[in-house]
Amino acid sequence: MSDAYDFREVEERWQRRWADEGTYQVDLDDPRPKYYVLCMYPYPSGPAHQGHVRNYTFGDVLVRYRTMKGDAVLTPFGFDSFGLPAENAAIKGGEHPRVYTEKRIAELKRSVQRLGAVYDWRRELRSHDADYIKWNQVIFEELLRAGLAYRAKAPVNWCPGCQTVLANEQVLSDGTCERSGDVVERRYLEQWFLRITKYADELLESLDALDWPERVKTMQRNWIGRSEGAQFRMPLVGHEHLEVEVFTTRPDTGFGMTYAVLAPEHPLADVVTTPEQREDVERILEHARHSTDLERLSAEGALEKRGAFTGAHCVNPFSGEPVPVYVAEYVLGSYGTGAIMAVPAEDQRDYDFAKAYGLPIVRTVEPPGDFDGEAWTGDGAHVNSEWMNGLDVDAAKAKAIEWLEREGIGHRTVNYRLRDWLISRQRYWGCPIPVVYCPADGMVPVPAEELPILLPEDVEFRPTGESPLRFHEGFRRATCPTCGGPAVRETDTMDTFVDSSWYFLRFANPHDEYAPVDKAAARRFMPVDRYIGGITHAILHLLYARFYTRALGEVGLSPAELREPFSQLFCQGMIRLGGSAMSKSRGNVVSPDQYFETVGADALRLFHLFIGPAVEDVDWTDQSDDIIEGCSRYLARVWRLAVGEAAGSRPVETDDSSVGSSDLRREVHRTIARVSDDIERYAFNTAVAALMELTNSIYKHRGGGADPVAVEDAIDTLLELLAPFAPHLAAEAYERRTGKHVHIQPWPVADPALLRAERVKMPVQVNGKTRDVVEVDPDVSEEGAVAAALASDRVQGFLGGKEPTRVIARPPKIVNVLV
RNA sequence: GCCCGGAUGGCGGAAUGGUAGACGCGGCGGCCUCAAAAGCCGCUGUCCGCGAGGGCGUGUGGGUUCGACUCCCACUCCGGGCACCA
Repeated sequence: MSDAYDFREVEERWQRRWADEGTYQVDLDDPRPKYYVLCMYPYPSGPAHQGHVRNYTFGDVLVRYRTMKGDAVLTPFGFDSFGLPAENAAIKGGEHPRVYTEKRIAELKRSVQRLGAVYDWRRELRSHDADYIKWNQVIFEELLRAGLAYRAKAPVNWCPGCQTVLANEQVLSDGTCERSGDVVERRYLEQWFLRITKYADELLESLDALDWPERVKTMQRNWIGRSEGAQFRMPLVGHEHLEVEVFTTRPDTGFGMTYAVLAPEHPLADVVTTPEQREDVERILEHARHSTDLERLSAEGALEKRGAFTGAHCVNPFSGEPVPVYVAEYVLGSYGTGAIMAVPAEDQRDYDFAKAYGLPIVRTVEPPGDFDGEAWTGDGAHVNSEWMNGLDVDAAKAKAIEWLEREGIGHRTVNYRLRDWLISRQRYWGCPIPVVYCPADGMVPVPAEELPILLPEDVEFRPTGESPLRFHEGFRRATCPTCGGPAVRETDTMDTFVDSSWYFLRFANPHDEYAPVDKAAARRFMPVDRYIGGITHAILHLLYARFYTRALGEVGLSPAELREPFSQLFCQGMIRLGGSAMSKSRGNVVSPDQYFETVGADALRLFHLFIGPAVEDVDWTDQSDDIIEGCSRYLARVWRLAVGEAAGSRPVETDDSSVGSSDLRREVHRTIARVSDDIERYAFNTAVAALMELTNSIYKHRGGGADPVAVEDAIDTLLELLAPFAPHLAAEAYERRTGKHVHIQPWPVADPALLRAERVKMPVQVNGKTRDVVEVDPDVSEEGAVAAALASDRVQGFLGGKEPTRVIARPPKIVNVLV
């Protein structure tokens, strides 16, 4: 009964027991209310780092808490096991990506288990497993059938370092690859796309109702980038049948259009250019071919708006006047119609360009009198606009659109910044795209019964990073499912974000043999109630997953009514060391393993929970080891209290009259309320603080001769409350004391009657400064509070015999006496 | 440039408009011990004061309020996101 706490032995034993007893396994027919807690499944990069520890500890607290609350908690785990690092390792002369990846998975799994985070391992899934590949391919083919997947030639982002194309989302704002840091090039290639733009509006609008961090929702809104405006056509002077169509958000400024601009990739750019201008224009087109949007729009583009006059004119339909048509890099072929009406007076980019090329500037919106800037984009009365004169911007917009529609040259329209998702990757270690190309039948999907198309194992990795699939004849050579003739297999693989876009649905029944998603199981467990992960996935993964959930519903592969996969999202802060995020690639990791050896998993968990608010970033400092030490000390203190030498044998019930026992009981119930509330709010740091306070208090009461029954009850409740945070120690101590398994006990409920103190300390202020504290009944009346305040000698001293001019009483919180 | 966060002791941090600094780290002191470790107990924002006590104090300047870390306005610094999307 008095032995020291042997965390190594205890942690291992309880981990085995939770697994053996299936404490955290739930099934479809579980009668309890469902609750789905999910941490973003990790890329397996080896043993867990502190970021993982933090993530899984938070998730585990919720899993254990909700389980004690009586829910059937779905707590699955898996591995996002396709991806470039494994392939890069192979290229550098390492192992085959499969061997490499599976070793890293084993390492990560081991440290996750040592942490004592509990998962239903029966549900484990890995993206690179044949089963997952098969369903990934089945989904792809359904999307293809439904027109949600398609193949198109497009200007794409090519990363020379990764030897593959990238999604727009994977290119940083400085035009480099988020993974390799290489400058991304523009290439025109046939690629596979998923039609995410079909859902642009819904993805935008349903953000409002989600319980997600506001900044994540803002980032998604920005990314989708909805803008309302108008589209209209302008005849080209001297070209009978040619028109240029433009998109604008400011149709009201039409009279101020003094020129028009075509994107360099606009099909008309070449057509309308006059022989005299050809050389100038060709230079622009040539330059644009070699740069990405980002290059064109950022760095150099800011200095000079590279452009050229085409020699052509179009007619401004508002004024009826011809205006020159330019080609310029600041207009993108991929947004809107790839052509704009330029209004220098009301658009800064147009203004800069007009200045540089000596083009006229005509105001159509009167800026405020004190405006000393260049282009005015705010509201104001219209001028130089004939039938719009005097109207404000909104009214003029409405009138302009009405006019365009009446004239039959244009209409109201909505544009999005969001583009379709480019999913093909010219790499090996990913899910093969299941189609073949037949000289006779063209592109043909592989029949479902032939899936999965697996990656060949016997491949050679080239130092250039080129996909070995392209050189693997056995893989490339295929038979056309339609005509039976020879065909060539697609060698592109899918973006790994495809894998992570539906794994949470698969978890509902990960071994279903009939469909990628078991709809009945998905109806039971989806949506995810608490999704926990890093802010780094704010746009990419979370947007794709929202899209995929809808797309799967549309093609009948998941419940159609399920639109949003993650009801609540929590983004935990990251761990920094030396100013930057702790990561394996930076080589600044502090491994959790050493702490499993020296202080145990519970102490390390407690550190991450206690160190600060869960949403905030944490700096790993010289002090961190001291704090971990402190957490370990705290746990030892609880252990001694619960099962150590000083722990009393269980006393017989007595009446509840001993000194202080009532105070202790009240404190226990206040702690129950605080801890429960704090867990719901992810305020784990204050929850732990509350447990420490209660622990200190129990020590004091026991030393002060409080009723042993109250003390022992308090200790039991303390262990119940501690169970989600330090699950091993709490389980062991609780079992020794009560013979019961704490993790399947009901979560304690605070008694409202005990939440109110018998007497409360009420500060008394004189002129707003606290001068004394008096004890009052919590239900004290205003008169009673004032009387108690004025009865204070100290208060009287400050009054100096004078009558208060005013007394503000907010019983039992405060009394403020004014003189 | 625009949009979000944030700034509190030596340090991490706590505070529905009501005693600022809970809890912990570090530090100081005491008990225990032959001694140390561990543990237990106490003190620890700052200035003045022997003390009782008092002044000052939540990035800066203003405001609202009986009362402001908290609300409002302006600013400084730090962090993050977006940044020619027409």
